[in-house]
Amino acid sequence: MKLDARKLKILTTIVEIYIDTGEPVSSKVLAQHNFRVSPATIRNDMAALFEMGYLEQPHTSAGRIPSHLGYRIYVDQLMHCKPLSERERSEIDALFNVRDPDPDRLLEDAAQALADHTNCATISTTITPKTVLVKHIEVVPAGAHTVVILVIATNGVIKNKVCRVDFNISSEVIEFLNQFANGRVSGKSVNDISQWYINSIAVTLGDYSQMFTPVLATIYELCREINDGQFYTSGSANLLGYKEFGEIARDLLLTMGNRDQLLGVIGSKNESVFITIGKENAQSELTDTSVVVTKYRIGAQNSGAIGVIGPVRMDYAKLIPHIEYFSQTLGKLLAETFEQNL
Amino acid sequence: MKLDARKLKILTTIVEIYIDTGEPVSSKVLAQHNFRVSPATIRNDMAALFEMGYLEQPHTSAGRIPSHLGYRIYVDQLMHCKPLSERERSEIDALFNVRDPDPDRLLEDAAQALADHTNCATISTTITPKTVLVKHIEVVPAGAHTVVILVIATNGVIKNKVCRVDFNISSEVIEFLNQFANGRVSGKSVNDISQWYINSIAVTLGDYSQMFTPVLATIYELCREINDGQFYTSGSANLLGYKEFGEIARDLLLTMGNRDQLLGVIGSKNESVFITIGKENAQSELTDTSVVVTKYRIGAQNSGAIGVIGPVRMDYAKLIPHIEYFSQTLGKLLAETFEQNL
DNA sequence: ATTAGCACTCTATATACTTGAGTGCTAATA
DNA sequence: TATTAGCACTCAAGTATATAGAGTGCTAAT
Repeated sequence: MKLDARKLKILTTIVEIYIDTGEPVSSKVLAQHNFRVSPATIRNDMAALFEMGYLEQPHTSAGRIPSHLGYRIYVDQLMHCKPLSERERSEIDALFNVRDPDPDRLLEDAAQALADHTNCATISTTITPKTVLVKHIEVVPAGAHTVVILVIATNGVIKNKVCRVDFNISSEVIEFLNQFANGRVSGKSVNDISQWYINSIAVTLGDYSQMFTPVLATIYELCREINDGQFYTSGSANLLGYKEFGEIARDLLLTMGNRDQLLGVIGSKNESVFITIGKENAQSELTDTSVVVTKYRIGAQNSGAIGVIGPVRMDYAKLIPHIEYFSQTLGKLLAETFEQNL
Repeated sequence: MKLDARKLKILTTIVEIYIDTGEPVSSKVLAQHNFRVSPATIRNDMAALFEMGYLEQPHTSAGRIPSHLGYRIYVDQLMHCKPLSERERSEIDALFNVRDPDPDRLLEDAAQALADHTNCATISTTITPKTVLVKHIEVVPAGAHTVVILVIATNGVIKNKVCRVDFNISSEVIEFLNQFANGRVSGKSVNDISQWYINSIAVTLGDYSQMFTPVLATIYELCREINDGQFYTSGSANLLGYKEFGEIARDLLLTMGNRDQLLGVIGSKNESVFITIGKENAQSELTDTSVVVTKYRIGAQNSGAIGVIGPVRMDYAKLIPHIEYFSQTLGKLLAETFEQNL
């Protein structure tokens, strides 16, 4: 059995109507969509598409709905992406048009805006490539026995942490710590700042090594955190709006709260837009959802990912241009702010 | 009609059984809970309690459930709080037993842990009293045209922000900015750092005022953010587990995502534990939920609030000691770390 | 004041019946 | 050979009815 043009058009139309209405599509409804043939003919084609596994039937006397495989064909071969309207584009631009973009906040805002635009749940992360370096460390006195340590990385991420110390906080000690920390740690890849490396520089402090241990430990922790990346989710509650999630909504929301699981979802694929549909998902909680992920880039490097989780019946043709534009804008913005300053 | 001892015991028992099972309680079931009287007698009392508005009846041939007023009497007069078990207590202690508590993280962790412990949704905030001062400001060079500004407040909150500038970043300029910022801003209440105040110190810079405007603006923004306080929610998905929320679950989750609305919920009351039950809530979205809020203190000052949102049928007797302990622990911990360093 | 007894009410469940949407197949048609 | 009209068949969803059982409210007896 060959997939002739009409069968493909029928499949396309079924997918699009079903995405729109959520109701099984009947031969009669299809016949009204400028096919020049009768419902009976369409039924024959539908039966063929069913045979081939592209359609499913909720029950004998219902219309047909796309199988996950059907969506796959649609997404890979049949779909025409709907380009963003000028208005949508400028809405997104306006959103990111802030004076001093803070990468953390930007990422969080992006997750939220994308959730609003797509009515799905979103995830955004930074991935920290080996080429992200510690740019600067600053030790700031904050109390009689507390200092705040600030680490700035070349990908624009900035983190601080409080550290309690035993020594007397004189300006000489602070000066020394700043010199020492920047001398030994700045310029290195955040990924290289291992426990082992910290120990190795601690010993060079001789008698003072004990005293400064908490400071070095805090620097280590900050580098780890930067290396582990940021992670935001947004719009989980949107998923409650889809009737297909009635029963499993709770599991889904719990999954959305589980960072480790979601990191697995964002995964390691490298296409510019990576789509997993329903059963294609490895995680059993997500076999009724589709996931669309893009990596965004700062300059030439993969820098992070932004993804959407929603019902299998999601509007791929609209969503994909959206997420691509978000991803591009995000990458461009971060690059503008930070790359020039490396 | 008087509320004699037996009626009170009946009300108490109904509330407790209903909290436990979620099913209307019948006279027969009650009779098995060591009342020495027959179901008929209990029925008479139940009818009286119903007259007085403490009980409701889902339909004629069902048992009784507590009215919101019934819960109120229970909470105010009848309930015996269940003290925390040694195990629960040490679990919570362990959770907060971290080396260098970062107030932000602590608050977030507390919200999450409380959500896990109570199986409800939680909110935690900082309230910034007028007595919170800017303790220290540090301007750190971060690139050819970017500086990072770090503000440390006396309540332990630390915030940083990137700021793009036009001038050449020499060590002299940085030195000057640090001196200037700390001279004019440190020691002031974060609440007093208004747009107006920033303008007033900017003019004292004369010709340089234009140049340093972004820096001052960023300091202003950071102070505003500290003054506005932190805000975390956790465990919204827990609410999906309660059958009474079937229909309205979605609205509820959306409310949980609305910061402004929740700030209203946390409200301004001043008791150590403040409870609103069902219809007592001003917000119409929450008339089927109960809210339990405590303020925690750093030393003598109110410093923030931590609250629980759950079904009206929540286990108040267990929950209240929990939230109190959380609140105390949080306050003590934050006080330990920071008050000594004022 | 308490209680046994009993009629009454209302929900929940099961069963059967009806309707209509939609298919699958067959035989006729172009 | 591809298309189509016609029609029997299937199944979900809605409606009506009967039944069982939980629980109450009331009355009269203790």
